Parts: sequence; C-alpha cells; structure tokens
Amino acid sequence: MSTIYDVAKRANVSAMTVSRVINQKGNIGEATRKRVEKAIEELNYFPNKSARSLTSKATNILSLLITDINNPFFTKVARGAEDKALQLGYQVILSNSDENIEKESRYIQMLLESQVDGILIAPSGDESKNNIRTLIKHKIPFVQLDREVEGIESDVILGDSQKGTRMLIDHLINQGHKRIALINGPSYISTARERRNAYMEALKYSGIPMEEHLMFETDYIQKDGLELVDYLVSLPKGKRPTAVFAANNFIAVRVIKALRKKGIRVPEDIACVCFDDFDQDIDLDPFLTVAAQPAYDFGFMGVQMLVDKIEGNMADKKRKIILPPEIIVRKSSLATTNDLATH
Amino acid sequence: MSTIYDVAKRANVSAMTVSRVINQKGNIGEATRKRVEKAIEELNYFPNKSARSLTSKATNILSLLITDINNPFFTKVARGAEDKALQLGYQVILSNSDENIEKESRYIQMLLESQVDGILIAPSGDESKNNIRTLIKHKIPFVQLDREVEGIESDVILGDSQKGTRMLIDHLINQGHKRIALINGPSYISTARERRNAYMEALKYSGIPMEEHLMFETDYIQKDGLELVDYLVSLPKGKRPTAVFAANNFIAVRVIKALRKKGIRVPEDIACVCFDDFDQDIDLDPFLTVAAQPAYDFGFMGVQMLVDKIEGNMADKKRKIILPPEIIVRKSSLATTNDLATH
DNA sequence: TATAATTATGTTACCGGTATCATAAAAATA
DNA sequence: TATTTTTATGATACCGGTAACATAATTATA
Repeated sequence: MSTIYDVAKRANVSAMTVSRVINQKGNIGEATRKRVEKAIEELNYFPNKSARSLTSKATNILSLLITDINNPFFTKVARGAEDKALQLGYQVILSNSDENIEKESRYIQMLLESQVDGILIAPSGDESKNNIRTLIKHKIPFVQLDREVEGIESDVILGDSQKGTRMLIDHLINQGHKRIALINGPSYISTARERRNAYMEALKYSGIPMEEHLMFETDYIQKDGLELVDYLVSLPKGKRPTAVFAANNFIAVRVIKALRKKGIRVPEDIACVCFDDFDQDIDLDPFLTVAAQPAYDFGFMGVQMLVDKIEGNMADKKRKIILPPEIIVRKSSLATTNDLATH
Repeated sequence: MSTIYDVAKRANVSAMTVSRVINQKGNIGEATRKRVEKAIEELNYFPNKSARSLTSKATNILSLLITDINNPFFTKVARGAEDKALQLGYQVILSNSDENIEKESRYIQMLLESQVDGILIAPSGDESKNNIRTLIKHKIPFVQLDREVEGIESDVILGDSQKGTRMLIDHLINQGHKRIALINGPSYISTARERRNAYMEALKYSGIPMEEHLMFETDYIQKDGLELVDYLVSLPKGKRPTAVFAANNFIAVRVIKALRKKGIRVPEDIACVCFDDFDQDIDLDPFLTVAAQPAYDFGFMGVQMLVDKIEGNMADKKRKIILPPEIIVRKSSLATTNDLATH
C-alpha cells in the first residue's frame, strides 16, 4: 500500500503537492499535475481514510440503527438509505437493536467510538432518551426515523399514523363494523401512542363508543402466539369484535395465525387491517388490507436530511417530515370479495 | 471530545500510561491505574478510532457486499452477519451491487479506500473476477458468499445447489412429472451453472430425456413479466412442460404471475418449485415448494470465517463450506392438496 | 551487599494525511 | 524598470493514538 510520500518521491515533488493534486485545492502547474497523476496511476495509490479522518474529523460513514432488518419495512428503509448514501459519497453501517434498549445502548457506544459522521435512528422507544442525549452531548448529528422519542426535539421523519389509522378505521366502519379491536404496539413507542389516539378519535367521530376491553398492547416484533386472541374469541357474540386493527404487519400476522388456530376465519368471521405492507415483490397473493408506508423514502430522505445537517446546510433548524401512507384494500377486510377490492 | 492527552494531564501521567491502561498492556501500578480510570470516567473519554487505525492498520469494520437487500435470502444473510460481527466486535458496512458489475466495482474501490478489514462478497457473476483480483492484489481478506467466481480460489460459503436441485427434481418426478422446464439464472453465475448441471443429471438418472426447448435463462432479480412463459404456454399439449423448476424465488414469482396472467393455474395445470424460501415469518399462506437455504448461517459463518482469516488464525488455508438446503413441500407442486403436503 | 531482574513510567518518533505559513518565480501593474 | 500581486511549491507542525527504546525505582538472586 503506497502512501502520499511514495507518490511524492516518484513525482519528485513534496507530499503537499500531491495532496493538492488529489484534492484539487490551490494552484498546481500543469506539468507537475501530470507528473503526479502519472505517479499515482503507476503506484496504484489511493489516500488512507484513517489518516484523512484524523485531521478532517470526518469519516464519511453514516450509521443506520434500526430495530429489525427482518421486517420488510426496515429492509426498504435500508435500501433507500443505502442508495442515497452512495449518491452522496457516504457509506452506511447497519445495526439492529431488536427493539432492545441495552443492545441499542451498546451500538450507540460503538458508533461514538467509530466517529461516524451521523446517525439515522429508529429509537427502540422512549427509553432511548438517554441514548439520544448521549448523541446530543457528543454533538453527533442524527435524525429520528419512524418514531419520535418523547421529549426529544430533533430532525425526524415520520409516517402519518394519524391519517393512516383514520383511513383504515373509516374503511372498516364503512364495511359496517361497529366493534373494532385495537391491537397496538407498546405505548412507549410514539407510533403506538399516535395510532391509539387516532383510533379513538375515529371511533368518536363516527359515534361509536370506545370500549376498553377491545384495546390491547403487545410487541411490534415477530413472535409465536398471542394470548389476547384467546380472550377476544372467548367473548360472547354481542361483545366480540367484528374487526381488528393491528398496529403493524407482524402483529397482524400473529393475530390472523392465532385466530385461524381457533377456527376463526378472516375476513368472514373477523376482518383485519394493519399498518405497514408486506413484501409485494414476492407475495403471490396479497391478502391484508394495509396502510402502506413509503419505507424507501424514509431511508432516502432520512440520509439526505442527515447529510444536510452534517455538511452544515441546515445546521440548527429542526425539520419534521411526515410521509403519508397509502391505503391498499384487499380481501382481509371485505366480508365478500366484491368490487370494492380495488387493489 | 477529549483526547488521551487530556486524560494524561488530568491523571498526572504520560499519554503512554493512559494507553496502557486502556489496552491493558504492560505493567501499571495499582494507584496509577485507579487515577487514570477516574480521569477517563470524568472526562467521558474514549479512544479515537481513526488515530488507532492509523497505526494499527485495522478498522474493525467489515463489508458485506451483496446483490440485493430486498431479497429475503440476503436479508437473512445480513442479519446473520450482523449478529456474528457484533459478537466479535466488528461493525458491518452494507452495500448493494444490484447484480451490476459497475456498481460492484465502484463499491470495491470505496471499500479499499475505507480500509475495511475484510469483505464478505456475493459476486455479481464471473465478471467479478477483476474486482476480486483487486482484493487479492491489495491483500484484503475476503470470503465469497453464495456464489463462486470461475477461476478464483478462496474461502467460500455455498449452498448445495447440486443436492437441492436433485431433491426438487426428484420430488417432481415422484409426482409423476416427465416434462420439467428449467428457468435458470444467468449462466455467468455459478449457482445457475450448478443448478443446470444438477437438473440435467437428475433427469438423466431418471431416464427422462433432456429437451433443449425446456431450458431457459433469465435474471435472478425482480422484474415484471417473463416473455418465455408465453412461449411455454404456446407449446402444444404434448410438448408443454407439466412442471417448472425456477432457479430462485424471484424467478418463481415471475413465472407464476406470468402463468396466471395467461390463465394457467399452479399447480393444477403446471406445478412449480424453486430454490430459496420466502419470508416465512410474514407469509400467512406459504404456497411454493422450495429448497430453503440456511441464509442466516451464510452470514453468520461467513463472518466467522472472514474474521478467522483477518486475525490470522487461518491465514492461508482455503476453506469451502457447503450448507445443505431443506426441501419444503407445499401446494405449488401437488396436483391435489393431499397428505403429501407435509409442511 | 552487590548485581541482576522486574516493575512502573516516560520520551521520542512515526502512522499518512492536511492546515498554515514561508518563499521563490512569474505575471500584472504602476 | 520597480513594485505589487499571483502562482507554484515546499517545510513544519499537528491530528490522536501506539511501538520501541530508555530510565528510575523496586525486588529478587547470587
């Protein structure tokens, strides 16, 4: 591995001159530039990033800290981030927190030590506050993604939980449903709080009484089983919900699997809708009615926002971008597969 | 951001002593160590990685260069790699080549400049030879993943295409199929070559004549449409295949969608099997018979192998690990949904 | 007790770049 | 032509660590 000094010697100039040629800074004579370029070529030289970072304080590395790369939502986020980063000349370190605060803390520590230039983070929940405080203390630029930690003001890219929930619930009501259960994520995650609020508002607006016994909380992650479904199913006909709103895709899958195990059919017996779509590119028979979020854009715009911040274009303004979901109506919410199934 | 000198001053020792405390190298007096540790704590100090890398020549960063993070196969590879890397104290830079040799070259260049300690690469095809030569020239440890570039000897982790294909084709034959089409990936990718060979062998072994007009090639990636299906469908009854073996999951989806568009039912009219599974965690109604590969292990073991190499435990031995697939029989290959559908 | 070995710590140089200041030569201006 | 400005290049120091060698203080051994 040749260094700038090897090049300098071969081109018969000082290291500084080589540096100038590489960075196209300052004035260099035409003949000298040619000689240096030739030497660079011949020695197959490229600059050492560690050395550069040591003076410049920049690594050109971003971190994408998400909760689960196995969720197609985050896969698409990653893809968007990756694409934009390449465009802007950055590289992306990927980390999975698994919705686990300890793992998140551990990664944050590693990222600080790596001196990444900025962090795109989907916080595991409100407990992430300390981790985010650490970022602020160390002046690491960051953008919150998909979720907002209570009490933290920062650049952030969110989905429109309010609107998506509203549209899903309205759709169910239009289908004639009056008892709609909410199976939510943990209330220490902002999306869950917003979805709950929007759910309650939507019911209220339609004059449907809110019933505490139809509101549940569980984890956003993949798991087997869902006991609360047993409870739902055990309710007498007049109390049992006719539809379920799941706060994300994984929850919906767990709900449906649990219902099926009990012999309850979806949508004939109970309809089901959820937030976040599945992997359309690989799904032969899409089934669930969803509020699909523009996941790719979360990543793409997130990196743009982050780099703006890093490079100082938007130094201190706090920006909040809210991306609207798209409602895709499919079989899971239609009692009869009729022409309402637009998608 | 405090430096080792700040700590040294505060603890009233030399920088070297602080370095020794941090790295637990050499002898340090108990009292001194305590003082240094206290100073580190108080100043919230942690070592600067760029500075460290400059002397140590190690960044503790690995690169995972895959062809498409959107493919659930690679998502799981990434997850496995990530988990093992965390365990071993490395971070992972993720890059997508999109099965595109230029993009791959560009990334390789970036990775060289970043001085990553090693690369886990799923080569885009035999054209990747030059890129891999570059790695060899620069003495960057690497492990090939999922595919092997013709003429390159290196550590590598592969799926058992031979065995998987054999089992899928045998399964189809057992179901009574005699005309089985192969819809393969590009022949400049090693997995496609192996699957083709295994396909031919399996037919031969069962005494089924190989027919050139039933063998096709297309891309491994997501795309709309697949014209060759029009051709297949246009064949007279006696020449038309009764089953299709798709060389990966994306191809299978394209095949089935194209068939459905033509009004051909799967499996009633044409059966279908493929390599690589779908996202089981999120699939409510798994349909395709597949040779599922242990994708997570590809990543997990790949990182282990790579780090072994980096840290010199396995300096020059070339290891080849071949991971067996698991055949999962589902509806797509059964003419009648009967008790053969074990899964 | 004299000498050798060990322990605890410091000094210096270097990793490979770049910022800053200095300087000689060439070009522009008075 | 003398002076100022600009252009082209180099010397030096520094970024924040660590390797290698040096040295003073202890401890072990002869």
